[in-house]
Amino acid sequence: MAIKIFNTLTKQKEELIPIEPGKIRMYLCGPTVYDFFHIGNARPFIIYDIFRRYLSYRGFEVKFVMNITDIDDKIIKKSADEQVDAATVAQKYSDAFFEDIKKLGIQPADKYPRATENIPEIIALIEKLVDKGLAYVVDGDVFFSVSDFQNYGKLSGKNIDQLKSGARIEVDSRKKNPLDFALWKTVKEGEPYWDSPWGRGRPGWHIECSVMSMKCLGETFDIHAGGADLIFPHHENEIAQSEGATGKQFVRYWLHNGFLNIEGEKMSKSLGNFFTTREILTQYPAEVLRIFFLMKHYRSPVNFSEELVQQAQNALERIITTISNIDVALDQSQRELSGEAALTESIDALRDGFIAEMDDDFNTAGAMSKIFDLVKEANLILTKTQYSDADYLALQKIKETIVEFDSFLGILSYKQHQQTTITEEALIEILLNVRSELRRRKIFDLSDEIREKLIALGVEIHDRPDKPIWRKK
RNA sequence: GGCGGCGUAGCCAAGUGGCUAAGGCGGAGGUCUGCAAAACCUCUAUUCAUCGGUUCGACUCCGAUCGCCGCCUCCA
Repeated sequence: MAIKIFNTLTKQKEELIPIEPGKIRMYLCGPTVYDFFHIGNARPFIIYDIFRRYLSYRGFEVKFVMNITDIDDKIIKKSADEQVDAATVAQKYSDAFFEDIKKLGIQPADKYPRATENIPEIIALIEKLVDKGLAYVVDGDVFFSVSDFQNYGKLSGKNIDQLKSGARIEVDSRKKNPLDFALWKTVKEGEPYWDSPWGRGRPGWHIECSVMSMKCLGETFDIHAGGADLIFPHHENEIAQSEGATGKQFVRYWLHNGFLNIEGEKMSKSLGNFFTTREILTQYPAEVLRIFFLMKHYRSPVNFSEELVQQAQNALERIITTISNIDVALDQSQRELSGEAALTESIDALRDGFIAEMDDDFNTAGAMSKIFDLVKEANLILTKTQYSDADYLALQKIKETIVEFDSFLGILSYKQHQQTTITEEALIEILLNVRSELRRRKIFDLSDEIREKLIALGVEIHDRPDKPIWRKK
């Protein structure tokens, strides 16, 4: 079945047809490394990690590239504020970036090109644009001339005249059109610079993405993704630069995720509602953040709050509990299992349903409901006092299905956070054995006291007919 | 002012021109249990912001109104 994705360029869902059959070339706008990234930034990193892995799961060979913008106004500002050079700032926060995405369970991209490592290519592209008459040089600055590029505005649905009338920007009088944007900025006192045909300077924002994406993925590639705020001007400008230079279509499918708000407000430092991902990760495991985003549609805005994350965590624990209950049940099945699994039809239907949801513009929220249905099916079996072979096989099948989907969801590793040391386990076992003996002798006040104290330590006890089981909360 | 999006139960959140409007969280009652916990069962939207229109039929399509938000300036 075909995979459909919503393309910002056409504003509709389209079947995903790769340029090269079986292969997807995908680019995600990565971080500008001037600070720790915040929880709003984490959303695209997480969801596109999931999409990319899902496409692999569906049999595509995916080449996934994410850039590191390591030279830019904000980095320069930070370096001035902190009295260190720009390269040091960039290094510090790009190291932090890699640490954080690793903690988020994000698989490394195939390539992480850096702007500063592609200066010759950037200069070459600008020269090409100048040669073609799409860019002009003023006092060592180079600007892209939007009025000379026919399709300017095709991604964001804006046209040059509308933009002009709505423009609130200070107009640089050297620009031919107020919307013209800088490709190359001439150096200012104390700033890092590179030599160029127009004198010393540095690349403008936007140009590095055009250069690095085309360098790594070709002049036309399949998917370009990022936050909705990048549609204009960043991605619009990338199209202008790239298509202006090559005369070819730059990107087939543009994907944009919705924003993350705090209490319905955009997150910003001035409002004081700014949370870095590393702060959040000290309070919640990555898997909780992943399922939090999974249970919402990627194009919708989401609110972020303690309460909502807690809801997601409780939902995740439901899945984890069932999986570990399945494990306990399967451990008990000493015999060879034979025959047909129970509920085969219903499990297969849920599995197909999950994939159908994912295929429909990555509807993770719809897909997750199928996981919960699988969990429910498992729980229904687990409630029985005795399991048949068919029951065991069904449990096995349900678990395998969820584990398989977890190859891109990345949420089951949550149970690692509940893990205990061997010593802890041994001690808990001793206490439970004592408690079982107390219960056998009907000394319930003492057995309950052991239970209460263990719960206080975060160890939950469930008395089953055969023997008690426990888990760390 | 221009462009775009959203408004579904206490909360979060999918979805569809007509079968019972997914799923999660929370809550209530019950089963199980020595008591619990976990799990299970039942209940928790006659209704999808409001008002009109199109239609045999709309929550889903169209229009208006109200409310919220984003982009148009750095931003995921």
